[in-house]
Amino acid sequence: MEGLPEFDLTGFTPYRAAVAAQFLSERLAREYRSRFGISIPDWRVLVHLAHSGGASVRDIENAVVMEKSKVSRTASRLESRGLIAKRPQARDRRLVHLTLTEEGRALMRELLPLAAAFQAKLESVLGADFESFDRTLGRLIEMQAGEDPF
Amino acid sequence: MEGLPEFDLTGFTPYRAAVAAQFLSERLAREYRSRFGISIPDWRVLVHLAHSGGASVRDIENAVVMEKSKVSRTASRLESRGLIAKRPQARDRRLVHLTLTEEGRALMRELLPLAAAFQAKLESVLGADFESFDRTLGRLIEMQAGEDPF
DNA sequence: AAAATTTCATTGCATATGCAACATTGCTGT
DNA sequence: ACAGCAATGTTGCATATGCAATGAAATTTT
Repeated sequence: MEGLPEFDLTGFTPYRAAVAAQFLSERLAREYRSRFGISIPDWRVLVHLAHSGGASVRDIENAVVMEKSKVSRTASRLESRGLIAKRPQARDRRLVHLTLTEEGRALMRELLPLAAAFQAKLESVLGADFESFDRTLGRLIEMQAGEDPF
Repeated sequence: MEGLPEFDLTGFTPYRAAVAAQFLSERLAREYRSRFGISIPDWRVLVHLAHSGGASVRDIENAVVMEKSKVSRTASRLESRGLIAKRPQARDRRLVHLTLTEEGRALMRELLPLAAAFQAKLESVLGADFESFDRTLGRLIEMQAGEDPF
């Protein structure tokens, strides 16, 4: 009647990774969404700007793994909220240079310690497993960019 | 001028997990999207039905971590494609019993081996890291349901 | 230097998503 | 048995998303 191979989604690594990642993201996003009205795309763009000091849409697309249209719209939203500034660039006028405003920096001075604390807590909870977990994540991320064994 | 804490998204575990999970999902989804027109929500519902033999929307919502409206719409789509059947239940007429059609089972006889091969390949590529990686995923998944240390 | 090609960012559009209503049915307690 | 409450699935609606097309500017080719 059945004739189907036995297969349990619960043990399937892509599924497990998706659920685990969703848990981590949502757990964190809950904080900065409810307290600061910041979504995950917002967060990624803001962090990259905090880290780099300034970047183009394309830079961010490459750095934080987001579609360029998503970056573009996120940037517009953040600009209209006064958190970042968009400035056409003199040298190459196709580029739009994005930077945090002072208000944006003030926000990040609150957000970044929160994220650092989350990371520390996570590492402490995972304990001995963390190092290997993190290393494996790194291997998977590299596969995305470089050679893909599948 | 800056006065911002140093923070690199690239080393942030929630971000890394999201990118790694996205890679795995997309890598796999590429196959069954292009070859069978199946999305990830489709896939999750189909797998659960293949595994359980039949389930309600609520069952699936709980089993595969999807919003019930998403499950509902996915089920409608799959029904209109002839891959699953929706049947009101006699005992509790709020429930809708979902099962694979013969066509759906035929599809799963192709898809499931493909997924099993992907899993095997992944385990082989990750080698010694796999066990610890999988265990850590399990710990994170449990946190979602049970006690949350954050 | 003109034309063709490439790069960058934005926008239009169709679809997907999450959340909150909603209608229906079942269950609980009195 | 009946009123109130809970559970189930669907739908409406506002927003988010991905992809392709576009416009504008730079680069490369001839």
